[in-house]
Amino acid sequence: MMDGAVATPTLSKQRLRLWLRLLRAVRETEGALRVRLKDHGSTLPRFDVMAALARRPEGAAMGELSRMLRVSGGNVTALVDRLEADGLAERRAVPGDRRSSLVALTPAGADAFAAMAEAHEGWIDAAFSSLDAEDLDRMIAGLDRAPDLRRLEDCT
Amino acid sequence: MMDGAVATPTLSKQRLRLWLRLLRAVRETEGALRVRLKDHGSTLPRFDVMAALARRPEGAAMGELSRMLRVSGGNVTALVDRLEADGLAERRAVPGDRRSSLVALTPAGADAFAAMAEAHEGWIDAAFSSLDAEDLDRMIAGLDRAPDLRRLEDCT
DNA sequence: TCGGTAAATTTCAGACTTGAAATTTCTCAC
DNA sequence: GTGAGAAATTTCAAGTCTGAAATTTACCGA
Repeated sequence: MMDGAVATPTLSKQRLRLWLRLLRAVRETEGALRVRLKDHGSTLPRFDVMAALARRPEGAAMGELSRMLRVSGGNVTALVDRLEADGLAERRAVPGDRRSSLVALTPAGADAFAAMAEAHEGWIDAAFSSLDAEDLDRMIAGLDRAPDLRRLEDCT
Repeated sequence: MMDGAVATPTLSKQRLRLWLRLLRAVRETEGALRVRLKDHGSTLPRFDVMAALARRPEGAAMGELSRMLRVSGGNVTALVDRLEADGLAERRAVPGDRRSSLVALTPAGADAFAAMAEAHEGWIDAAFSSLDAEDLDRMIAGLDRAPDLRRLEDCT
């Protein structure tokens, strides 16, 4: 090992490197989105909830939102509380089941989301403008296979 | 458009799709890491701070940590406070400058981190085991070019 | 030396987040 | 019907996070 060759990093080190890159990319992008959403009077978590609701015009149950957004139920309660206080979303009673309610955007919420969503798409397009169609396809394909959480189950 | 052809998504839509995949991948991985770190009596933010400190045996200033971890200064203060309360890190006075202090792992902190870091590498290796060397190289290369935050500067 | 400005950190309010416990309601076997 | 258990949500404590204001100390030109 005293020659000048550059050692090939082990697969394991390379996977760790990818993980750190993923973390950096997401944190930087989130930071950029946060400052821009603030100009629209919103935040990233609120935008995420509104995006989920926009895909469910008929309304979504709290548990459904929790699964869609991959955040805890207690968190969804607080986020919807605040959106409701701002008149952007509302809880509607479900006829057959008094345990749950359907959350839906109000007309004001739908309008606010439409404006943000359009701007958001432009921001993402700009942030990832250095990636072409082939880059995108390959990275999306990779992220569809990883992380594989089942492989983690029998780790220490 | 009434034929059976599948429309090629626009580049812009494909970039949005990648962003959503990145977000999902990072959130799922973080969730898996969180539950495992709990068995070591730690959390993700604390692990991140300790990892940064482990790369600076001579100690790191608070502002330096803030930049390394890409989190706000106020946050670093709170995290280091808690690590210090647990005896895992300590603030050391800087001879020439009474404004700042150097934060370093204690021996106990270094030991605790070493154990966690070894397990952590195994978890990441497992989570991304479905990606081979070529996948990793391409994805890392892509993430080295994106996001490009300068491109965002003149967006609305 | 004396100000003024810059730098490093802390403090603070408010929002976000989790996981566990508590609450309410539903379902279904008996 | 009734009681056990499941399901949906809320509540709560503790930790994480940001951005702005406050504090302390350093530097530097007049």
